[in-house]
Amino acid sequence: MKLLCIDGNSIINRAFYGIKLLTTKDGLYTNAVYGFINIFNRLIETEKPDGVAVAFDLRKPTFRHLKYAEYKAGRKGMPEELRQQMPILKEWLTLSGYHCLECEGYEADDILGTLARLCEEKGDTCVISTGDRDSLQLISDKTKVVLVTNKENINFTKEALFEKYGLTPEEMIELKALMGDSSDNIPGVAGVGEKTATDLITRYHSIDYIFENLDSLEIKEGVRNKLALGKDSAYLSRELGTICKTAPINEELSSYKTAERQEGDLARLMTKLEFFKLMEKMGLKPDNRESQGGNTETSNYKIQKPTTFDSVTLFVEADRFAGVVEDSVFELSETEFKEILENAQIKKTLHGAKAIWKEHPNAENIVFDPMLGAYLCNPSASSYDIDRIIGEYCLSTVELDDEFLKKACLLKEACASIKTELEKTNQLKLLEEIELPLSRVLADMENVGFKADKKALENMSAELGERVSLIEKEIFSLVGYEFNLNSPKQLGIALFEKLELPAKKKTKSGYSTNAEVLEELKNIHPAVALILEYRQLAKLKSTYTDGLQTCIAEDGRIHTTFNQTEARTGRISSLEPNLQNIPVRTEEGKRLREFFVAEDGKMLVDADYSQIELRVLADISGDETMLSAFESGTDIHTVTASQVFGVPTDFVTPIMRSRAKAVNFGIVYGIGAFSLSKDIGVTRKEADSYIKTYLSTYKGVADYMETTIKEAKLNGFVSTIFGRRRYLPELQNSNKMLVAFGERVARNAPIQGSAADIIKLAMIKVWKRLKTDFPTARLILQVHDELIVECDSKDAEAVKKILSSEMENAVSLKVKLSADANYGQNWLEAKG
DNA sequence: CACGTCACG
DNA sequence: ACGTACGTGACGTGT
Repeated sequence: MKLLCIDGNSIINRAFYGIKLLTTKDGLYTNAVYGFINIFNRLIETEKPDGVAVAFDLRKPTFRHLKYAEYKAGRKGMPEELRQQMPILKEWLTLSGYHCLECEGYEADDILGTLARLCEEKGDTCVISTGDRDSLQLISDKTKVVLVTNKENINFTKEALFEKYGLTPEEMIELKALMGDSSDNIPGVAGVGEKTATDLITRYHSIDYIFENLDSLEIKEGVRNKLALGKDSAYLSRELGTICKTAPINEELSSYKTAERQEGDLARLMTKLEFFKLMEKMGLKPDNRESQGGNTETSNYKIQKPTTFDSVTLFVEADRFAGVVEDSVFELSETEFKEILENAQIKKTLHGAKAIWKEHPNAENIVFDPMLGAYLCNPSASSYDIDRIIGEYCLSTVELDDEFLKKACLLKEACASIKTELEKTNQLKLLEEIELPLSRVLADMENVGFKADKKALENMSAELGERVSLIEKEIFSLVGYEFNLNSPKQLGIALFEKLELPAKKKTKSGYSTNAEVLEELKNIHPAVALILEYRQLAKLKSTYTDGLQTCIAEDGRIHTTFNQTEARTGRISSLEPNLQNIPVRTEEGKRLREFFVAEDGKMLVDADYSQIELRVLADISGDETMLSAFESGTDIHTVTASQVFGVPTDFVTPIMRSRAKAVNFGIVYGIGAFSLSKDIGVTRKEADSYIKTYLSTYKGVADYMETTIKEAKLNGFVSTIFGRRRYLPELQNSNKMLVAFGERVARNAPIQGSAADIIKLAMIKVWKRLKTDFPTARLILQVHDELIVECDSKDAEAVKKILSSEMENAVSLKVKLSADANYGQNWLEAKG
């Protein structure tokens, strides 16, 4: 048989330090276990062992080191974040059918050594896997060592070892006796390092030989003296460095054969750890029953169609349709499915109602969507697909042979528990009055789409292509050679090695070449400005003029998809293509907006909220100064400038206003003096004084920030004016950086999230109003604080009024909301 | 698939 | 000494 022996401590250590700290929603640390499982699965896949033994250290000083415990004193204890993960890892291994070994008085190494010896004696194959080079001494004809990192496995057989170091496994011990090992506090011989030690052992093979013949060896006097002085230390080091092969463990190797994994418990453990991607790879489905309170009773369903019902959970998968009513489940034809959808008397629950609405615009009375419900329960989850939701929220089991019908029943049960959770967190209203009606609106918007001028895009693509290749040639001639300009790596080499420009910043993988860095180098070398221009044009071409063309459908329109369950703040996002990041900040980019047009005889009406986030801040903080600033109708940045710089509003210069604007933004994002100073180009000290003045002017804001963080730490979440929550496990972390991040999020999420709630409400109102007053007018796009409607040209003026008034009156805050509206033939014009 | 970069609010 | 403002999505490179 083939036995895989793993040094559990060594590998989990590597995983822990190699992967950033991860926590679950409840603040449970998981990074080391996660990394370990990845490494472990990779090993199992390549080695395909019959049995696995994972060895762990016990914390007491070990036998090998007992009498030299002082050498171990320098070794640091395990950090708390890692210690907590050890029992979890052991549980995972056991449930997976593998064997964990620990042995009082012995280290993991010794257990590996013992297993390797046993394999040799019984003629079995042994693979040792660890992150430490220490174990290389255990290599033999029957035993290989796989050195593991977070990225790769390196195989060491006897031959590979000799090739790399020119030494046999036994000689590795002799080597260590001379050179020592600082990480293990093995002293070696003072003054003898890797080079000398390798040379000596290559020539003489053992320290016994060296010390027996010390006087006659051909070595430098200095080395001979050091050796003479370090003789005792060398023998001690050899003893310390020799892995023991007689740990008292079960010697029956067949007992380490892999057992069957315990699917249920393993799935529950991994669900608790939120390892959803890993579970999928391992063929496991999420399951949260135990951690929801141990209720694992079985629910019984009859396969039968009730004659009448006023409420049903519908489930669709691969052309099969099912309904669940109370304790009955039944299959439907597509026609029946449609009939039920369109029957206004029957309340429907559906996962992913938006997609259903897109296909069935006449569907009525959809009252619940577990996808949206689960999103509100925890907007930070990484997916809300049916399996995840069932795994996370379904408390009981269902016994039905038909997997499809069974899933429909499980979904229904999950819905009940999601609804309970929403009631408990006061978010049911948010679902019923905002998210669910909104998904109806979004379905329409996706169906309608935004008309795009394909010809114009083609022309601009061609134009950009020519300009880009001209600039490219110019850059190459300035730099002196050709390379791939789109590669930050190659560009970094060109700028900072070939041209020897001063490198300001570094990224993980090399020099930073972003716009901010290049901007500073613009005046040093003429190529830099050209690179900036190249970047701008190449971006426009690849992402926009080329990218958008491929998204234009048969009807000449671009149909984006709105993701309603992605953003943790409650915003919606837009994808394939993303219509929420169409250029506007540069003249060159703005040209694109002319290509988003109204149909012939129609008009685009565009309205955007003015300073909605700051108005929300004024409302939730209740800050009198800020409220009256908005009340006065004066431009808020000018007012802020006047307060911060202590001058009357009439004396505020454009520079003062723009700095004040940056401060306003910064406050919303959870500002720091460093970033503000970088942003507006003043000293840190100055930036710091702006912030201080700001917070003493807007005392209510300062108070709000403080209480919000306090509450967030106490409750574990923050919420918007409509009660939308965001959980912040970061705040419980021991990593200061992460806590600081959590605090910034705590300050920002209620503001960004409340603004998102408000525009969602406005969308629903606008959609309903247009439906009755101007049925040919269609809402087609939302860009966070902006809405776009396409309507008959003759209705533009009226629609403009509806749009701005519905937006301004969507909610009533302590401060008035203001929305500016305009219309035009294309998006650029319509923005006014 | 991760990273760097850059487009938007 | 380190890193440094919130939230997204798309593209190209390179492992």
